[in-house]
Amino acid sequence: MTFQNELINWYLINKRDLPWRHTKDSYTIWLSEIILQQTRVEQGLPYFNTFLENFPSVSDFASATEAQVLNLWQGLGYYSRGRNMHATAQLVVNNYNGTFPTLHDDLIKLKGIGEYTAAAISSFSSGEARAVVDGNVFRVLARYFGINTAINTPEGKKQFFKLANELLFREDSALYNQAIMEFGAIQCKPKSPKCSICPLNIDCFAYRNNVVNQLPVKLAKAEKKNRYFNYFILTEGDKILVRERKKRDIWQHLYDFPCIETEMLLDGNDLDFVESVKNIFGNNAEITFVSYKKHLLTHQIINVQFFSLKNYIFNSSKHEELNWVSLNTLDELPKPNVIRNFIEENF
DNA sequence: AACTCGGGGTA
DNA sequence: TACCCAGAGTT
Repeated sequence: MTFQNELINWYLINKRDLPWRHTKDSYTIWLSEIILQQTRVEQGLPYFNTFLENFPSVSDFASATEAQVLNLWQGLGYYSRGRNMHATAQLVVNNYNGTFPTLHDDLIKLKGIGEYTAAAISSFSSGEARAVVDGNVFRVLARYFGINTAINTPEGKKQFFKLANELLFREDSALYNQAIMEFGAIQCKPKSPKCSICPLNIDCFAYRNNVVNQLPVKLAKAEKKNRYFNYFILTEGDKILVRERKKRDIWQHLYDFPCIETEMLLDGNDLDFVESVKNIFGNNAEITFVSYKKHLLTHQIINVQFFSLKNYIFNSSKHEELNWVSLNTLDELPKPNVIRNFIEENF
């Protein structure tokens, strides 16, 4: 049997029942595909349901504010996905009369939609013959065909993309694309793949040559950098001082607290640190250490310290990114998880 | 072509 | 701890 037929047979028996597989509506499929970028199905599923419930159509999505969208996106990470979705929803309403595109060449022009997502939406919604190449596909092809070109290089991407499109089962691209991704996700897994019970193991290069755990090849990435965020908790009655993150950095357009970033981990008594705090919050400011948290991201290690501040003097007109909000309002603002957890534990 | 963008599951 | 996840945008 061919590689393609083996995959499809395996899929028809072993597939999970996932809501976005019951529709050909390109808007619904778009929602699922953006949410699932670099995100496990189990993690994205509740977000998919929430978004579909809040925004049943693309015009509902377009009518929302960006803050509403980011609020629903809280905790899912890669927040530019939410912002790009909002912009794309508005563009679809304005330029496509509210009908979400289904063709690859239209989709690829939209914000947040790259080669993978354009192939996925077009094949799932209109049956267009475009092969998806995601992390699952890289792994399945590298192992089965014994390809040791690094997948995170331009040559690797080109080679895998070419092979994927040659292999595509054009009579039903949607079925084949679903099959190869599902196979990678639950059978040909990154760690502990179920090779001994795999229906494709007879012709699998990696299995026959005992190199399953050496494929796919990926070039080492840059070392994680440590960063040190020192947050200050200022309260005034039932108000608290928050900062909107406007710069191009992590958590753009989310909210946290006034912050001094330092080059290393400092304690609240460090002289230079106290000096810079008093420069902003007045000479009488009293700094009290509250808690420390190590927050791990893919490319950074954020060392977060929280300090409470008393006897401060603060001129808000000098800091337009800082604003007093009530605790109720704070609940409704989109925040990174480390901030949300701190509020949960302290307020 | 290299960096940057989160958060969580897995072994 | 290290790796990976239905990748995309920027420089």
